[in-house]
Amino acid sequence: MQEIRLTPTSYIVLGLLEFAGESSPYALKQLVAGSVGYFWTLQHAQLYTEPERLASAGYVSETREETGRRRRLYTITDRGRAALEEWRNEPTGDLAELREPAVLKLFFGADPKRLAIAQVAANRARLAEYQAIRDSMPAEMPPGPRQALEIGIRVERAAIDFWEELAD
Amino acid sequence: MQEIRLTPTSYIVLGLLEFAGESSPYALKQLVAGSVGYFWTLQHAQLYTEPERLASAGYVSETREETGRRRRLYTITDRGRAALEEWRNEPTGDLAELREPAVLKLFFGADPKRLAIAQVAANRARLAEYQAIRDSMPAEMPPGPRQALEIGIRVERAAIDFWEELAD
DNA sequence: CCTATCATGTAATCCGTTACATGATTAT
DNA sequence: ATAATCATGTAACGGATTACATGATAGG
Repeated sequence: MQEIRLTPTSYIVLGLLEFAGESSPYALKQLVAGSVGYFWTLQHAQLYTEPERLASAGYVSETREETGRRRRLYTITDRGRAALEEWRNEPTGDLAELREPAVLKLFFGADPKRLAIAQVAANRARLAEYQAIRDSMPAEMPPGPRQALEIGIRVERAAIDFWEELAD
Repeated sequence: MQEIRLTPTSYIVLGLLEFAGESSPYALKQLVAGSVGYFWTLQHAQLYTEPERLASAGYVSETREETGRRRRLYTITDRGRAALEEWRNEPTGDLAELREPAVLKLFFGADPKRLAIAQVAANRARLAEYQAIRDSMPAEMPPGPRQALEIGIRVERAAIDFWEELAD
């Protein structure tokens, strides 16, 4: 049994396995794309390596299909559930950094107008996506995803305001 | 002469070297802390390895102090200046992802109230820092840093609004 | 003087990205 | 049938973080 460090990627995998039950890496890929993916994407390769890593430390268990492609299938274990629960219950004061490429350029003297035009377009497109997702969310969905979406929308709006003003 | 890929880290180093002239890694560390650091921090070790990497591809040149500690000193070259300029002139439609740890927890079902309390506090503290930096910025400063700060402030406000509402 | 803290750097590890590959399905 | 795309994985690489270390300087 290995000791591993749990990263955000780990919790995404654990969270999805808890929600969806036994899943293959490819199924996880689909799940990410349709959920957390709107604010936290993962490379598909990570959805093969990360469950493997989690399995090596007992947070998930692995079986293989007997027939056909013999896909690997992962299930969250009690240990995994406990780790997820602990993480979830620990409120964090951590803050992500902005790390916006366009802001870096702005900082180092890029032409604000040209930048702003591209950024307004990109942010508007993303805002539209978010709103589309929100409007198509089934009502019986748990509240977390909707709330996460909501802060995304707020931040997008703030960004659009900023870049629009900058363009003048 | 190596071929290397230029990352955001590379442009931060190049941008600071252009601004400040010949600098040691430690001086770069101080520069980052007092400038871009408010929205994009770097590990101090990167300020030793990254200039090295840039030197291997001719974007910066390296000398050493003759006396005392024999620190390494880096200067941006014409090639470096050109790369920086090209990057700066290329408007980007790239958007950073939110990747906020607290939002991930929210997404996966953490208690919104408890999370919100911690997040409001953290975001308020950061907002205060931003405002302090802004208010102490010398007037003759180039506009980029001030504008970058401004979007940071907007985003913080949006986040605070969101978490405050969530706490009710 | 002694001890924190600042200054300066190197080395190892590891996660995440990129590249490579090939087996199934679907569409035309 | 054949091409295109989806599904499924492995391997290599590299940048970023973490850990380790030691020399200078300042405060008590």
